[in-house]
Amino acid sequence: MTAPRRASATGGGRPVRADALRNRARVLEAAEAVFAEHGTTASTEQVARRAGVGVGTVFRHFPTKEALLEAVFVARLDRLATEADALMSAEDPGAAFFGFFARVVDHAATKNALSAALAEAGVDVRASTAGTGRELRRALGALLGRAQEAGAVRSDVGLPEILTLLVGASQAAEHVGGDAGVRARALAVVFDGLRAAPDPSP
Amino acid sequence: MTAPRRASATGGGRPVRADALRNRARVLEAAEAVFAEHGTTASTEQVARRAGVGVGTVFRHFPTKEALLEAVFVARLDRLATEADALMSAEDPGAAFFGFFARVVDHAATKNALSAALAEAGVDVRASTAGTGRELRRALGALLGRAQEAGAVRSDVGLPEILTLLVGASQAAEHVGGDAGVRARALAVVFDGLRAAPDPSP
DNA sequence: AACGATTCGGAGTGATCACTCCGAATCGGA
DNA sequence: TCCGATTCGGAGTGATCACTCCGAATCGTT
Repeated sequence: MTAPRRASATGGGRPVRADALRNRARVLEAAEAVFAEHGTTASTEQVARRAGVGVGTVFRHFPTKEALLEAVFVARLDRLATEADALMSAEDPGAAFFGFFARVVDHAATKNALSAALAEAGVDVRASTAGTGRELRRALGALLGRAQEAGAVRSDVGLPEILTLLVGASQAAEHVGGDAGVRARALAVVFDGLRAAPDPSP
Repeated sequence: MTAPRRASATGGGRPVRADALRNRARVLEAAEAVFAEHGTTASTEQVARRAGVGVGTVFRHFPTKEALLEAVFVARLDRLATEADALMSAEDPGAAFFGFFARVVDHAATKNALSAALAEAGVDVRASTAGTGRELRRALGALLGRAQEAGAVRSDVGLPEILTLLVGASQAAEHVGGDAGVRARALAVVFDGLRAAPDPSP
């Protein structure tokens, strides 16, 4: 899930130096902070400065800005997936599901690149199995299933619909952002829709 | 709503040349097409080429790329406002409101910069009165009010919440995009939430 | 301690972009 | 038709960005 201890998959690779590992972690942390604060258009040099490192070091570990962005996205989504997994043992499946949903949206309102990461994860839904955010989709799907079994969420929506709603809510929170009250009321509308009976009128 | 016939507000300005007016319109049209196709990161030169015009001409009419973007946004939002106004005379206020909402989202799924324009319009909600998208907010508010009077939309949501939902739905449609069925079902959830009773359980 | 391998740092490179400037082309009133 | 005013066109400018390259610094092993 984190950094490789040996370079090649052949097994006979050389051990990675300690400073290299440390710097890789620093760069990743700095990249998360910088992209959260200034958006994905922030320059690689900004990331390097924040990490206390030269640009060459950044590109050594992440050969492309796109690769760096993807690493940041994966880290965030995996962290969210871990949170979702922790909620699987909660008493109230409905509260667990809706609470997680709301938490993601709240985070998106303050962290700049989160909705982009979610969007990328959402895109992969249509494509196929693998790709960024697979863990999050699995964990969210489990939360959803449990909530549906408990009757807290209507049974005629699937994971793709939930992901679309989550991406939309997160992006709205990130770009409209400002008023937390408005955001909460808009989210309540979506939640009511998710609790509603499977469509009374065509 | 469109181009000024005279340059200054003093009233004694000189008339604008015909070719200047024609080129301004061409540039705006080209900008709309290019930004819809390639997003707001498309270069000014691309716009100029599409308009069959030099870059100098683009900058003559829109002194900044931001100004050009804003002009495109205003044009789109005003067009949407006109559509909304036309729906004010529809028989079924609920169908008019939901139909307009769905139409905006559908457009956002194919046109690239629309959700950005909507987001900018939504941002102004918190700020104050004037700004981009004022007309759209007025028209959408009227549609909403009529739908609420008819009992088609719950009475405890206001225009800010509706705008937030519209921005979120549009951005989700633009960025997740792909599957129209998923999009329709996710939108149906939001609509059910808007029809729901004003919150049965806290 | 000493040495070879690995990693670091950051000036340098080439590409791109928004924007400027001015001679050439065009317009429209006389 | 003629002429002054206005607009056009697009090469040029400066800034910024992703990415490269290589001498210097650091690591880990013997």
